[in-house]
Amino acid sequence: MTQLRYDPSEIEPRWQAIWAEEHTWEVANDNASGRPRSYVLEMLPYPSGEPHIGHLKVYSVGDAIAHFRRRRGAEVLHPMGYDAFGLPAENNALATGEHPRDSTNTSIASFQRQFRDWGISIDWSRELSTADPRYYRWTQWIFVELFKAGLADRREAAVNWCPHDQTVLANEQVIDGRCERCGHEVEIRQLEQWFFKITDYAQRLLDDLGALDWPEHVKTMQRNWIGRSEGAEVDFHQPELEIDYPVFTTRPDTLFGATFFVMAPEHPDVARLAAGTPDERAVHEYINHALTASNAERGATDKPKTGVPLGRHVINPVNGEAIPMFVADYVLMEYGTGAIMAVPGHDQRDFDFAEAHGLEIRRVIEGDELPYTGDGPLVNSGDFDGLPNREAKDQIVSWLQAADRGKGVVQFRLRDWLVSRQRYWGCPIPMIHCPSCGIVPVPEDQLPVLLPDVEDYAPKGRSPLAAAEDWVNTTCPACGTPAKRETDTMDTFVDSSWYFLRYCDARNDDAAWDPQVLAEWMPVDQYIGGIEHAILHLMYARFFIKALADLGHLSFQEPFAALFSQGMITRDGAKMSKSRGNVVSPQSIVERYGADTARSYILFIGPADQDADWSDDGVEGVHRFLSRLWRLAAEIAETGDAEPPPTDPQGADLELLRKAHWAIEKVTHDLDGRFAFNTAISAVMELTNDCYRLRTQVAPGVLRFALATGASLIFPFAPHAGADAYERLTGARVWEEPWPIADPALLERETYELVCQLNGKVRDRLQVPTGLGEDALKELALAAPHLRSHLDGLQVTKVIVIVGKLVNVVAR
RNA sequence: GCGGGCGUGGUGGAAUUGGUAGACACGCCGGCCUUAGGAGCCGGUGGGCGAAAGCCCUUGGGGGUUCAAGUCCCUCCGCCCGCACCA
Repeated sequence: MTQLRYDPSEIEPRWQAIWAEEHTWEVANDNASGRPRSYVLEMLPYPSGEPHIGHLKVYSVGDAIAHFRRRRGAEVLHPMGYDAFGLPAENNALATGEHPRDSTNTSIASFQRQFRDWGISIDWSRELSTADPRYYRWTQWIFVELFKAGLADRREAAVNWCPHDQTVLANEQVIDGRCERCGHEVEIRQLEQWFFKITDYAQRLLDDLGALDWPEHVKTMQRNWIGRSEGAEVDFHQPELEIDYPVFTTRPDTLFGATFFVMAPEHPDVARLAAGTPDERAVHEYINHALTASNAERGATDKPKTGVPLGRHVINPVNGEAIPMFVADYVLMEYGTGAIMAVPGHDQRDFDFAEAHGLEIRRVIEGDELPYTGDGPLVNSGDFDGLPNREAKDQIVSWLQAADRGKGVVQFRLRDWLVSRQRYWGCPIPMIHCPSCGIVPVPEDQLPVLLPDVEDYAPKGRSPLAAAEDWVNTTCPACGTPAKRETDTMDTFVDSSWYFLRYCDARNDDAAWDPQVLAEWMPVDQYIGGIEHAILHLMYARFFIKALADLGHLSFQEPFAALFSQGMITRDGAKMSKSRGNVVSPQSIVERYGADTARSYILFIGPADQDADWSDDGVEGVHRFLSRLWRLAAEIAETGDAEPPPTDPQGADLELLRKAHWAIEKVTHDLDGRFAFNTAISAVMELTNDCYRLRTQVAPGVLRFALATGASLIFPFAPHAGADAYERLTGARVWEEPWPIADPALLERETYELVCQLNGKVRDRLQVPTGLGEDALKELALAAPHLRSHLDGLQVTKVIVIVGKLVNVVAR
């Protein structure tokens, strides 16, 4: 026997060189091939240091899908780029003085090298980096487009401020009151900042989720984040100040149960209201305390409900009652109107506050013990008494509307997207502040506004760009007088909200894209990424597409038709991290076993959408399998025996041919929309095992066919080994071969095992010919020896026959 | 608290439409080959009783529907994720 050793370190670079030299994975926009198009995309990587195991997983999944679709006849766009702006590179610059551009380029080079080492089938001709002026020129163009459309504006608002990173953050980037990036507690500051009006799209972002082929939990997370609630705005009149204070409520049916009124400590009128009342001093003290309390402290829901009286009253519009006003920190300024009507009888929070402060608790809906939040008929509600509360909602809103004291409204939890950052390494906001003209966009022909070099990256609460005086000082494009550039940079989520468009037309220097070209590829047919972007990136990108479509730049409404969300790879049950010391680097696995093993193992470990724990022993198993497949294929190829399989196979020949066709069917089904990579790989393992088991009993042509089929089927997961084994066996390039199709005749068996049950328990198994009908099967089962021995003394009452599966005899 | 997911051998997992539970792989045990094996090939491996044939038990616990339940329903327990004073 020849001494053939599976050596990925020899095989893999050889095939990678061919793919690179021949530009195998590049696709053109002219659609000369006439094939159906498919856009397969993994989320844009942030290049920091080396790729980690999560990158290996996402590209192993994406590449398997891309290869499968190509061989099923599609022209597949599968590009790559880098989300190259961002804080880590800048923080590194602070520590080392190395320019973020240089450290980022080092990281990009490492990512490029490893993606090639992994053999990912990428169209490198469309590669992009968001920090490249040729790219961010168009990011700036989009910003200006949104500005012109009134969808980008600069305004003062209470915003999240990270004292560590010295910058503001979007709501989505604050997790449990802490900065998503550095984990420091976030403060609330009143600042003038740039916003994108994503709230204008709240309803559409919600409505259009329905048609997306996305995991249900991701859609649910977006729905929760958008947070639509229907209710009413009701005006409560304050007689001394003669001001109407609107409140938002989802329960207008409980309006008669409002026994007090609460304002958020941040409400701008609180100080005015308290002025001159005996409570003024207490109110000031309370506000000071509430506003200086940390987020975490204030956000705790289990703490007692604090608050103080404002010394004033408002009038309940439905019954004219004067109810006392309070300031309390359980009311949030950022939701609704910053003030609420409190209905302690039917709201747990208002109930807690009323109990703590000895306030009246009134029942207005019949039902269980108070606080009662269920449904029921109204009581103590004037003319509305007796009405079921759900009906009363509409009627009370109508009454308010007629009386001009309120109206039905819809509230969203979604806030506008805060996009300015007081940091260096980001896309400059292309705006100019002119003393006479105000805010003026940089004209399109002057884009890009290049990011200047600076000496000092240290954040000082204002952008480091402000120090670049030559850059900051400019002239107003409108009036020509001296003016200053905007010094904030954009949130890096802006960069990644449109990169998938640029891939389609990546080398276009005249426009961000040609809408015609985009229409050919977009939307992305299969998007793949981690659950951590369920809200942030996926919501922002959806907003961008809708806004750009409204501006006439796009002809579609959603960026990602289908989404696959891959699970995390853990080790010893915990997320891999340097501090835990449980990191498995993809590079070390690739060096030791080869890329094919690394990729196949990560898909074999379990369902790709679930978290999975890394096991060093498991890698060995997959490596053993690839080695077995390749080795037998290489051995058989060396025999030079190339006779075709027999036309009328029998015995072992038939058995192995059947197994091969079974594997084709299984892998195809598992890949076709099911993403069941683990079971697909196990099917090829079974085929390989049978090749070994039957190799001395089958005709050479049959073994050759079975092995070539295995090589062909494993190719999407282990492209180098698959291509190598296939070429040795057939002389052909596997990626140029169509995906195999199972022969239906070989999927059917002549006999099968009929399970014979008595009262649901398996008592016998019979080999029966395929095609027997119910009556024949019933007879065979009743005659089955082991079943019969259990039938003594029993009366058969019923026989259930499932043709092709089993017979269940029911007897008492 | 609300919403979602999950719970199967010693381990990762399979079971696609209610129809043979445990595919495939790891680990372990045995055999072959070998000067040698951390290589390779072949076989065994859910638990209990049994010499064997075989029988009984088994998908987190309990209950139900059904000829038949890992799968459907109810209930309890445990773990994970998201949201969380959103009026």
